[in-house]
Amino acid sequence: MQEPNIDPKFLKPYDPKETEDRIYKLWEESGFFNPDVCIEKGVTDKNASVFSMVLPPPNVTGTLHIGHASMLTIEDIMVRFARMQGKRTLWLPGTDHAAIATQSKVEKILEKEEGKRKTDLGREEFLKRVEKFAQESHDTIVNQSKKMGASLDWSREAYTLDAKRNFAVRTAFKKMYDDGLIYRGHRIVNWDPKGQTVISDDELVYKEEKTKFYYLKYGPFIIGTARPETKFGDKYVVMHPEDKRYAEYKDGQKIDLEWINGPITATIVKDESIDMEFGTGVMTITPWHSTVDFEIAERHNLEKEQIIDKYGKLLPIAGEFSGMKIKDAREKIIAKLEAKGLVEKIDENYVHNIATAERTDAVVEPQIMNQWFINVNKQIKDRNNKTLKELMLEAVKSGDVNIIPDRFEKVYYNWIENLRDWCISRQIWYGHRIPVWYKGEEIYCGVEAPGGEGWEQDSDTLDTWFSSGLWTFSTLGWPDLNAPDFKTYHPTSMLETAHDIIFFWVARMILMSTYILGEVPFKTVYLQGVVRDAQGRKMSKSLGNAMDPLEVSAKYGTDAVRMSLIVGTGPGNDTKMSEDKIRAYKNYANKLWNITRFVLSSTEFTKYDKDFNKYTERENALVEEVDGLIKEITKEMEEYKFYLVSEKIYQYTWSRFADVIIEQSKEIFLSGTDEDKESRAEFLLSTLIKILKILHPFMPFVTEEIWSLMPIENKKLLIVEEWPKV
RNA sequence: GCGCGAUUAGCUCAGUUGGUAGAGCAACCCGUUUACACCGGGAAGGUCGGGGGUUCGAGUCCCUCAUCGCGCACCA
Repeated sequence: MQEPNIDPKFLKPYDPKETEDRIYKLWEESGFFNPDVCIEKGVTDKNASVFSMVLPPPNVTGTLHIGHASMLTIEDIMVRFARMQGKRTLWLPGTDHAAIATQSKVEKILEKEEGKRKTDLGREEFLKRVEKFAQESHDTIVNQSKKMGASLDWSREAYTLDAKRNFAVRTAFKKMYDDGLIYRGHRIVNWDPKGQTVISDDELVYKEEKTKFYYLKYGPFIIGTARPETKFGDKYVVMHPEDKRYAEYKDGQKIDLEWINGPITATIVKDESIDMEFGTGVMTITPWHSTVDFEIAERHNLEKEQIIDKYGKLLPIAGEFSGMKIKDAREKIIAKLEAKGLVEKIDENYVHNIATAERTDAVVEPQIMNQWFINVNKQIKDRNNKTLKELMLEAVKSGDVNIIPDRFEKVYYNWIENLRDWCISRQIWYGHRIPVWYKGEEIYCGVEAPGGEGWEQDSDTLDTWFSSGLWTFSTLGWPDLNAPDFKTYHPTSMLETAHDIIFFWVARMILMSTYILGEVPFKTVYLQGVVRDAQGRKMSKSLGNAMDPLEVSAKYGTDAVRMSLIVGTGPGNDTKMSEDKIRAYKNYANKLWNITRFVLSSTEFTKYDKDFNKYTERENALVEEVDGLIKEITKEMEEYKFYLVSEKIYQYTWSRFADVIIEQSKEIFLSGTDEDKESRAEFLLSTLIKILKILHPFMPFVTEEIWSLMPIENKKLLIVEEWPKV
């Protein structure tokens, strides 16, 4: 064969480094990430069906990890596929201010680098620091997303804390306030003594802890406790009404007894929530510092007393122990009780779960506080008297929201059943300020500050998930119901995210959208798994096994990283990553490169003719084979089975097209008839084109680069080429 | 306590509606004037966690047990 007259690039292995930035720039300049441009330039029909999706906004707490890379890849595949199918396709980017996460990150840096606390700077100055940090993180994240090849419409980029989103938040808050769904109340909440803020039930992380369990003499009873330091105020002793052992004691009966700091009068309370099997079947309650105790106290209208302050120290009610940290006080209290002969027994090996704060790791102390809540059990007039809980349940039960894989529907229902009112106020500085103002006894809630003198705004900010909950529509122009984007793209088609934020985010979006708009936020939820290392461990900085997506991408090429994140990864299942796997797909990119080189050099005598119809019987059979595969693949793409498609197209190109068909072609081009040669050449060219198109959503860079070197007249960029029809 | 997932080749994992078990990496043999050594050809490797059932036929469906992992609730 003569020296081929093809692009000299093909004489060297495929070089992702040289290619990727250039190709991404080409896409950006084309404007095809923006559906409006696609319509303007005539590659998308104005009335085409819509595919819309918001990017789960990454937290501006640093850089993207491999999990984000996996998210970007899966979503980019969905988007590129939809775009190639001719759909009006919008993928909307943004970042999340992540309130408490970002604030605590900056606090840590401030402490480490300057030895200062946020109070040393003051609210305004500290917020400037946070904003600077957030901006830097944002820039890194955007840059990383582009490196991953994400075809996001950057012209529509949003931030959960920018002015537009803040307006949406205030509007939503006001609506909920007016409907009585948002209320302020003294209720038991999760207090993080380290972060000095309240957190929601979902921000708790339970950890097993081995501790001592004390059996104490409480008058005629033996009570068990792991937390003697909360017992100072215990003046109610509770038992089950049907417990025969304690039948002689009547509800409301008073008993004088000797306790930690002297004689007290205790009151008998009978309550059915008591587990007769546990311990002695008798307990004293501390309503201020225990959710269950609080609920008992509410039922029986009992007094509640605070024992522990906001810093985890004992209050004057503890007498001589006042001012001590609870951990230090515990042993000393027990020593005193022992001296008084009130300790019956100590179990040394008691295991219980302690609640810690997700962000600060501190042991959470339940406290009764005045906070803002969303009532999930109040009937809503405008929504057929349904409650938020019911709305959330119905959205999924009705099939309006379809969760993939469907086993997560059960998890979702289970969460809703156990859902309590959502505490939305936070005592942190970074976030959306609560749009409520006070003047003496007066209270005002509004989208804008009230007129007149002397009004002071609530100092608390909102849980970050409040603004995230609005994300599908706050990004599309809402509260303006006539905003073109809102009308065109909502409800969104797809929400793709990791399964660990199904409650935090997915559920809250359904809550907000069904309540505020009366429609679901998205039609399909695709939940992906966690990315793990080759040993199956969760990737984390502390384990030192975190894989930097940019680092491996620089080493093996982004396309290889993308493929390795997709192949063999079904929805909801965790992904295991190893460099070996990535290397395999780097080789694949190069294989594709060399296939192209062979096809182009051996078909120079012909021209690609998309209407070619003079295939011999042999090529007709091959066309039928490949079209059958494409049919299968297209169906699987529509079912989001990317793990199957990627594997199949890989197998076909390498084992079938390269190893068999190309090998066979050498003989045909050497000694076949002109008819044979033409038929084969057309087959090779047209099939390579099909392969490039199918592969494009998975490996966008190498396919677009090869596409640019193909001898096709009047071609568009591959990103907006049509998906092969069979 | 309630629920979910996993268990397939040495390792990491696929296997869509039940129809002769697949890939990557590793290991073995052969091959470089060949589109590609980031390669090709060949061979090897699995009683699909155990047991039971349904079926003409089960990795796949049902029951049960075991081990590992996860979620939720409780935790006086």
